[in-house]
Amino acid sequence: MPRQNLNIRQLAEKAGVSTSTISRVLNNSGYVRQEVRAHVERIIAETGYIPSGIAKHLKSSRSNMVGVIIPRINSFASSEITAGISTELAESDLMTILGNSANSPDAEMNYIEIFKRQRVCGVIILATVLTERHLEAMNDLGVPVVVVGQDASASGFPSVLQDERRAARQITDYVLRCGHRRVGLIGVADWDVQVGCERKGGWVDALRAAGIEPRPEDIALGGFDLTDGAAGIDRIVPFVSDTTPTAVVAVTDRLAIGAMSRLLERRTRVPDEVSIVGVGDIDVASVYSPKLTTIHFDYFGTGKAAAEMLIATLDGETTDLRRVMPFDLRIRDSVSILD
Amino acid sequence: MPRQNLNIRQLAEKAGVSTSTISRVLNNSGYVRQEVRAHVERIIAETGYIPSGIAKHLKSSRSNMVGVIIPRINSFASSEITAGISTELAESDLMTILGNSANSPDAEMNYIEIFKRQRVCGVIILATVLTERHLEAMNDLGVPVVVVGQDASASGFPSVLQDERRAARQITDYVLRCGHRRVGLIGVADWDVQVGCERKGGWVDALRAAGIEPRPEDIALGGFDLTDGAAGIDRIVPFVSDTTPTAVVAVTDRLAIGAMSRLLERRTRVPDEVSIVGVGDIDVASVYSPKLTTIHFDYFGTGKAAAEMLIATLDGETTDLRRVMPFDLRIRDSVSILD
DNA sequence: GTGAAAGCGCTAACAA
DNA sequence: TTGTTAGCGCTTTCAC
Repeated sequence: MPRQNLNIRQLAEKAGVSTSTISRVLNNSGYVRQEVRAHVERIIAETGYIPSGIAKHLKSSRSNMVGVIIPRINSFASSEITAGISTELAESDLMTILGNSANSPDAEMNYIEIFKRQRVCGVIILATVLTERHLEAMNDLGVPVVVVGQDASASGFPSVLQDERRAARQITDYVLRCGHRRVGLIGVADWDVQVGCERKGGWVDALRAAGIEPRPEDIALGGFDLTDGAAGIDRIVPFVSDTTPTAVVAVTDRLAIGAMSRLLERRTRVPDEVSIVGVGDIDVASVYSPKLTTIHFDYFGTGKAAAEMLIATLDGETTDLRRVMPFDLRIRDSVSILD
Repeated sequence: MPRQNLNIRQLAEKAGVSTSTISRVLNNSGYVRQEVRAHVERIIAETGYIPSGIAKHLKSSRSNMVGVIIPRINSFASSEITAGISTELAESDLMTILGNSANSPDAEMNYIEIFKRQRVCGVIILATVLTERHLEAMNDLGVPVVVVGQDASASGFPSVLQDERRAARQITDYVLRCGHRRVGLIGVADWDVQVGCERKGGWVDALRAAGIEPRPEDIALGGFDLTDGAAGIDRIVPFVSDTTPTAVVAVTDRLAIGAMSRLLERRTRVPDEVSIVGVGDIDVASVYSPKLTTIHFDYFGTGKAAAEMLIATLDGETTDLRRVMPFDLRIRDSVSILD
């Protein structure tokens, strides 16, 4: 029966006690005689009374809502991170409020304001870019903020990051160890600090460490789509010859798959004629044919870590200002051994 | 500067007006002299005042929060649906509160209570199963509920559904039109009404309409993982011969890809030796090799539709009790033409 | 047009 | 141990 939800006063009346006693029973605070507690609990069960969290938080002025800003929830990494965040928050009875920013800085700013209005107790932001305006707004928020995917520790915000540069370096090292000397790069624009700069940087590091100077003509920069991967490979390896790269590092798995898909259309064999690697280990990487050699990131764990850091801050504990997530190399079938 | 957020009373004092006037300016309600409005607005801008939504809703007792229960946000369909929901809700200034149920009915029940406590103004639930307990709790909620993926219209809940049975029937029809007479099924357990029963039902419908009686030995039921797809194909088509199916319908793309991946390992050619189709059109379906012939569902649109129905109900408008989303057949390269 | 005052449902001193 | 009371920050009659 869909009963009218009553309030604490009506309940108190029904139970023949004061509202404070109800409140004490509800929150297990203060002293309540055992019998009274039992009686109140029975009335609560009978009436199906559910207290208003909103009124409670108005009073205590600290809510249990955490705002989470996500650029694009319908992507593998984002959705895993979100799952990690909300799972961890739920453990501490915190609610996840979703802010889908669709990669628009304006929408992000807007959500920061909305979250402030809702008096969230904290915010987790997955940003591809963090401008001065963002940082300022995050400061003005007046509640703890944790950043995922960008390093904002210099501005005082706890950040959890992938070790992008070392990851890219490591997979490039692997390609080099397989005997490839001419290794191309399918990357993304530089304004994306992590994927754009850092992963590209790791590729450069690896090449230089092997005494190879990266060549501009072996680099293709674009967006994040499958088609960008296809366009990239067409640019770097328009045909297979002695003068084109024998291997290509794509900075994301999606780009790598776009590239492999294009090569298949061109009837170029992977890895026999061209080797391809990615970064990220999205779920299809391991079932694509050939199975993609890539870097595995723990996105779910990343989300969990961010939530942990936020909770710690909320509890007044101190946390690291930077947490760098581990990664590992998943060697599969998309790289040929040349030596 | 991270100013202390002041309240409406302090603001009223600063502006030299009453709190009611502030409220009127804030909500564009009632009469306020033009100059006074301008003045108040300036003060608001100067102080960076942001009103507390929580206090507002305590008073008006209608919040702007919508609870969304998702079984597993880190899956392609769920995350697309969630994106659609939150995008549409945001248009109407409604917040999305995420409830990650991890497929556990208990967690779902729990979220219903949490949402009630938070006094959400509505709930959208993506359920794989809807028990009596669910329906009862949804009734007790006292706010509009929209169901996605299951038909709860009989219980009075607006539902938005995929046309699962017709979708499965249509793709099976296509396989039959290509000349296949022996068509297997990789399915999932029956407790999943939509994917388990309906999709399987569509497969049966198509076969019977073609005068073919479905054979139990051509059916493999299991879970939703890639490995279940692999196990399924091993069971139905352990080897290629005249006595095994020439084509297999997998009830999800993920299962289809698991099956194709396994066939590749077995060096069985798709579609030359065995044809495979899926349902869902997840993002990799179109880049897998061979490109997967499947049914395309508009998951983002499904989420949007659910949100629209909820908003309409909230606004006191009437909506359909059932909304069946359209789908279309995406013919690609994973079915061989036999005739 | 504007302000005073009475709550929305709860918590937390303070008294008893 | 329990009840009384005064708010939390806002909206909304109802006077003026």
